[in-house]
Amino acid sequence: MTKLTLKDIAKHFSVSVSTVSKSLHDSHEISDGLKSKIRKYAKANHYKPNKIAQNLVNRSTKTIGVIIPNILNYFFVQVLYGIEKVANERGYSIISCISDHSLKKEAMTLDLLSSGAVDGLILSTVASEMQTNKHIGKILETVDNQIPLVMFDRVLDAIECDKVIVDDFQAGYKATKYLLDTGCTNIAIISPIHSTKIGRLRVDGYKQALSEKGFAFDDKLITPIEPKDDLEFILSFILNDKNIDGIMALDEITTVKAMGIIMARGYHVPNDIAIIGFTNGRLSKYVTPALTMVSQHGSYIGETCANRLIDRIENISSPGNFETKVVKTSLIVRESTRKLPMV
Amino acid sequence: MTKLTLKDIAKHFSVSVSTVSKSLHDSHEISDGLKSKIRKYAKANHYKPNKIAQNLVNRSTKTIGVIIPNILNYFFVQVLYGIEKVANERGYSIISCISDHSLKKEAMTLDLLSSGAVDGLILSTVASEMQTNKHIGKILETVDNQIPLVMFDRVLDAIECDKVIVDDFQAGYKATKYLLDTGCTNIAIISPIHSTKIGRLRVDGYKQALSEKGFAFDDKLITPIEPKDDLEFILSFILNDKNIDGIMALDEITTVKAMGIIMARGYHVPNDIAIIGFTNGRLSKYVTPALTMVSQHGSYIGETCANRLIDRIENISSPGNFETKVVKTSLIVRESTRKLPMV
DNA sequence: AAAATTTTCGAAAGCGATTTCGTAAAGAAT
DNA sequence: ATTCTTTACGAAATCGCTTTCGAAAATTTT
Repeated sequence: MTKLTLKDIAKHFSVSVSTVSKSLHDSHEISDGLKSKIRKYAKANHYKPNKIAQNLVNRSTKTIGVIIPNILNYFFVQVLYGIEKVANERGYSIISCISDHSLKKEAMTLDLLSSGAVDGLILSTVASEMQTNKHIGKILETVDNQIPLVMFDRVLDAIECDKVIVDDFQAGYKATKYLLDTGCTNIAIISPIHSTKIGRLRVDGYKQALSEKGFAFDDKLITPIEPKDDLEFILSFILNDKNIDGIMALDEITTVKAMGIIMARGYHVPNDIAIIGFTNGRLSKYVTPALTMVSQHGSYIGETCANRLIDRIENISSPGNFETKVVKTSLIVRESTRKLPMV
Repeated sequence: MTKLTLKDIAKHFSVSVSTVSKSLHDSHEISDGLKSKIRKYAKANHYKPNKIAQNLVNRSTKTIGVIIPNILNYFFVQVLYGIEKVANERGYSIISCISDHSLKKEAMTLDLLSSGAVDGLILSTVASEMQTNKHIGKILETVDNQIPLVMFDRVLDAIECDKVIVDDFQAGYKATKYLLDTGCTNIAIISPIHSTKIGRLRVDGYKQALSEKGFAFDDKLITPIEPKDDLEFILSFILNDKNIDGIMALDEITTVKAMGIIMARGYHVPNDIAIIGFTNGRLSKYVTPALTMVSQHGSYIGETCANRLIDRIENISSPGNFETKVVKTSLIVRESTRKLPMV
């Protein structure tokens, strides 16, 4: 059974396709008798207009593309959730693609989506600003000016577009300050994202908090790690070298793992070592002790992205004049840190 | 800057659009000189064929639609991941929609996608087989026969299509048997999905294991819960009433919460009460004690769905002759259950 | 009854691409 | 020099739908 088209219906009633189209749109140009006959027939046979054809004439698809590095990361899932929510409210669908931390795959997806498949794009790029800069620059040039783009979290300064980013400097600052205020004096950072700008900003915030309290910054307290690294080995190194009493880990899973290892070695959390992590997901809340985390408000970020993008698409916001929205983080205090002293 | 089309290029060289199209397809019909001039120009100006127009003539979109109830559920995220993986390998994109446990939203999405926007559909329906049966039946009739459909996990018997489901009976059986084998004699079930077929199958497996060991089935040991319910209150009721020494919770978050409450009441896990949960996500592994869980192999399910669907789309598998693939679960034994006695 | 409107419908253009087919020009064959 | 092939390109149909415009037919107005 092949799909029913306007032409089929037209033939069935020996009328023209325009008559059928108008009837289904309830145009006043068509007599009530014919109109209702046609509509009844269409309904009875489950006629549905071909979206593709409609898109072609309308030059719009009412869908937005989302490209994120990883769907197994809770932060991105939350963002996706937020995007989906407002996209849906405003009549758009989303087509979501995972770049899987691969520059090549991101480029492919970008290429695919920017050719009319979607009305706009939301992107958290996998490209850090290192050697790949020219590469990504070239890639994004294909998107640039062709289709509205909103970047979030992992953004590229070189690209001019709307952006929604996390105040990572302040996040690093707040977390560090909290540890300091609760009595920590030797705070180590474990960073699985050290090559990214985000990672650097958090460390900058850390430095700022340190210097405000008169502590010297010690380079050795920052440990970049790779996915393949043995965290246990690295941690033992850190713990033996200095008398650490606080740890900041820059993603959720690393935080949870680090706490596990630390406790297994006999330290008490938070009394011996306090821990703060980034990305407030499901894990942090249910782990024991529950982790104090920096929440980036992923869902809100997603909503903001989607709203801004759709505004652009529908030309509500004036063209050009790109804005960068900075979303503040919150510190969700739980049990992996000590209490603030009463004033 | 408006998008470059074939017509634009044609005008620029004062040739016809067919010449341009053929040139870009490297047709032998066009002389090398003209061809390379046109191709160079197209590349320099970032020409990209309009996907929508191509889709219209090819009558294919190379994308598949995925509808899941909830993206904040780790199982579905894993499935999505699996789908994305093979879809990508086989040259398809996915457009993912969240029904958010709303029948209405699911129907809307179904309607949207089944009108030519995608080549095939993967669906985990939010409809249980109760009063809504007719409703969903009507909805799915629009999809039925119009577009290839694969259902997974939450499937509908009434719909004829390919399906990938979890062996929930066996899962319930295995989990119960394990608890029994490790010495439990009073096993309670907490079911947030009691109205679904899946929930019932797991309970059936539970009964089977019980009867094989000569235990009587006690209806009161099964407690359905709703999202709005106060788990603590309900649990206290269960714990006081019977001398429970084993608990099975039918989703991950409930399992984690239940364990927290039980431990807070002073019970030792697993010695006083052993716990097994369903859906092996991130939580279960990092919670203390780590939870013994039934893994449904979400990613594998996703891959299977995608492969089957694409086979259908590309007519590799013969039409009709729908298959239901049953995926076995695995019991991931961790610390919330006692060890099996040595033989 | 003639003119002016209104109603009701169809023809056709267009969205941006692909593809079949026809044909003029150039080259090869006799 | 004439016929036969290639070569190289354009015209036009098509995908399914929307929309403008034109024009009969029906109705109302004078």
